[in-house]
Amino acid sequence: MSNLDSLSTVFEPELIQEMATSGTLQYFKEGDLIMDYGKYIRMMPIVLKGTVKVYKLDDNGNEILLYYLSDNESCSMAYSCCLEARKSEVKAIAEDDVELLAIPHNKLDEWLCKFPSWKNYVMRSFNERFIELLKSIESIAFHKLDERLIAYLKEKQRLSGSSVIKASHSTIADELATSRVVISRLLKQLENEKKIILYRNEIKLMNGL
Amino acid sequence: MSNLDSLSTVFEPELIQEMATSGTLQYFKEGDLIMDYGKYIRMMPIVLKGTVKVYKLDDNGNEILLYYLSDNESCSMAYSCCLEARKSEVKAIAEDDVELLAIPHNKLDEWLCKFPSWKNYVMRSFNERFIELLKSIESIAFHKLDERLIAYLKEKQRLSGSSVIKASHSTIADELATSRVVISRLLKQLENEKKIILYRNEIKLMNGL
DNA sequence: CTTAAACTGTAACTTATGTAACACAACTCA
DNA sequence: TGAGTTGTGTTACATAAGTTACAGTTTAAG
Repeated sequence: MSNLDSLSTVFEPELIQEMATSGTLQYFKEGDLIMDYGKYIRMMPIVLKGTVKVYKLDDNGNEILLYYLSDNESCSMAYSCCLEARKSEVKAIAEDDVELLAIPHNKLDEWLCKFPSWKNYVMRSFNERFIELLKSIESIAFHKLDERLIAYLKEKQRLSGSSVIKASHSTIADELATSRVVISRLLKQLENEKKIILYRNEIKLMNGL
Repeated sequence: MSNLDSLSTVFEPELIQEMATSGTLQYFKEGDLIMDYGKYIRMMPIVLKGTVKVYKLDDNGNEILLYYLSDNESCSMAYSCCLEARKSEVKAIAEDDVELLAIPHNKLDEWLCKFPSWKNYVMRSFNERFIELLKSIESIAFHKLDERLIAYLKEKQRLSGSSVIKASHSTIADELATSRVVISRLLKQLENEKKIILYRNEIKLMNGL
């Protein structure tokens, strides 16, 4: 399982060995639904390649993007759901082609005491997710949409490594929980300020952004 | 340490014994600052009596209320901060008189493998905090201020057990991260709808709310 | 090629929220 | 008692964001 090489910086060899035998590699294509609201979670996923988008739904059917998971990251909400066999509060979608390692729930507990690196990893994951959620709250509560939009574009740039963002205005609107018209308006404004250039399904970020 | 009685429903006797010897009881008065931004966290607190308000600060000095901690609850962010000796991202204030048990950071790890009830408690705490944060996000992202205000009042009612909320308009405004005028306006509206009655520093919730 | 669907631009309008200013009442404390 | 502080009510206005509507363009599908 050479795919697990990237984990060797995080975990000790014996744990990686165990992961290889008890974990399952799963592959998803861009846009695939990895996890949905209300489903029971029996595995904890570790993202090996690609990027996963994690969403939250509210009672009225509104969705908002919570955060992204990428290399060697993992969703701690999955973890705690697993342990208590609870249903998922979130939805996960493959942003691009994704490879992930699914750890069966019974191992989570076992490894916690057996492998210090696992315990540290789990705790660090919890913390990272907390910080991401706090960032979300900060962003939504204190920043206006134009700032949030810029932050969103930059984050996309960081994750994809490209200055050309491939997305329609309406998908962006969905992820920021607003309407298409508003996004179009703000994007046009950014274009007028020479910070971006708009194409169909593509946004090119300029240096000034 | 009879104060720890309430924990007996959660933890096994041996663990409570250990808590009694290695933990420290701390007392705070209404309004006291329990934890501040940027401070190092060396203890993990378990709330025995009273209610603790947990806030988040952003770069521009804005604050927002994240959630409340009450009986037997604990702040998982403190936990993960402890383990990595990181600085606090949040501020905690005593909503009323508070008694809490502070667990030294070196025990957290030790107990994790030693006491299953401790591990379960920690995991459940993580999960509860996640859910609270998700609720915050949902509230801020999808609900208008009037709905959030009503939810806020009801939460206060639930925590205090009283239909009379003691708070000034400006403290409410602070906790919902808005301005006093806006809160006064909305409260007056609720009063006109006969859902509440306003007094100085007091709001009486009616049944219709 | 034709038709439908998806994407984008833009205008006109509504509403929620933020802000500034001021009056007055109620407390508090010297 | 009187001065200062804090809390509340209210007006008037500015702005961000949501909504509806529609036109034009590009892409996809048959």
